Amino acid sequence: MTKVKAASTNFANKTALAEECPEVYAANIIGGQWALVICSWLINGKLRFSELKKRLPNISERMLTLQLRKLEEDQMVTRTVYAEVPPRVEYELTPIGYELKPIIQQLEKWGEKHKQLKDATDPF
Amino acid sequence: MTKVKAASTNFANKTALAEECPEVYAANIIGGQWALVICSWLINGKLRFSELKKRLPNISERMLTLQLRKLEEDQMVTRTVYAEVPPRVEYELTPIGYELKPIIQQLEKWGEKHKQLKDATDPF
DNA sequence: CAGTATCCCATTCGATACTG
DNA sequence: CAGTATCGAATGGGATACTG
Repeated sequence: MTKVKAASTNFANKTALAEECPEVYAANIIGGQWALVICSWLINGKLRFSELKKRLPNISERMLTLQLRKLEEDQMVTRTVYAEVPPRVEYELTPIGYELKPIIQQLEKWGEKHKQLKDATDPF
Repeated sequence: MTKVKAASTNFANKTALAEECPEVYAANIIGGQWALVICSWLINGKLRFSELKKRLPNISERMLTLQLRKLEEDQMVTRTVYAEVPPRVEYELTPIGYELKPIIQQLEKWGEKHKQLKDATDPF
C-alpha cells in the first residue's frame, strides 16, 4: 500500500486564508512573477499585447497571456478586442487596478533605493 | 540525440532585468508567495520563529524557513540566534524592510476594499 | 497581430523523519 | 525550539508549432 495522496489541500487552504487576510489576498494578486511589472506599465495608460511584450523583453508570449488572463480574472485589467484586421487587443487597468498607482510608485522608489544600497553593500 | 537543454537562462535573464528595473527588483523580493505576509507581521515588531508560524497557519515549517532565509539574503530581515536552551531565534525587519511599512499598510487597505468589491461582484 | 495547444524539463513545495 | 534532509507530487514555464 503506497499511501493515498492528499489532493490539492494547498489551494483550498490558500483560498480560505485569503478570505480573512487582506495581505494574503493582495499577495495572491500582485505577488505573481509578472503582475506587478505588468501593472507598473499599465498605470500609464492602456497598452496593446505587442506593446506590453516589447516592454517585457524577458517574458514569453505564453506567460504574458497567462498573466494577463489572471489579472483579468482578478478584475485588475480589462481586455478589449477590436474586430479589425490585423486584430488589436488593448489592456487597461480597472479602477481597482488604478488604485494601486500610488502604491506601485512608492514601491518603485523603494526598489530603486534598496537596489542601490544592496549594490553598494554587496560588491558581487 | 535528444537535444541539449538550455540550462537556467531564466535566472540569468531575471537577474539582468532586475539590474535595470526597480519594479522587477521589488517583485523579486516581495513578490514571493509569503514574503509580503511575513513582512506584514514583522512591521509590528520582532517575532520568533514559532510566533510567525502561529500567525501563518498554512505555511509549512520548511517554507517558513526558506522564505525567511530569502528575506535575510535580500536584506529585508535580520536573524538573531540566542544561545539558550531551549533555543530562541528572533526575526526583525531591517531599516530597509521597515521602509515598506506604509506601502504594506496601503496594500492591506487596498486588499480589504478590493476583496469586498470582488465578493460582492462574484457571488460564487 | 494575438493568441492557443502540446510537449517536457526544472523548480517548488508539502509530508515526513531526524537533530543540536 | 528551531531547524535540516530527503523524497515524490504538483506546478511553472520555455520551445515549438499552429490558428482566426
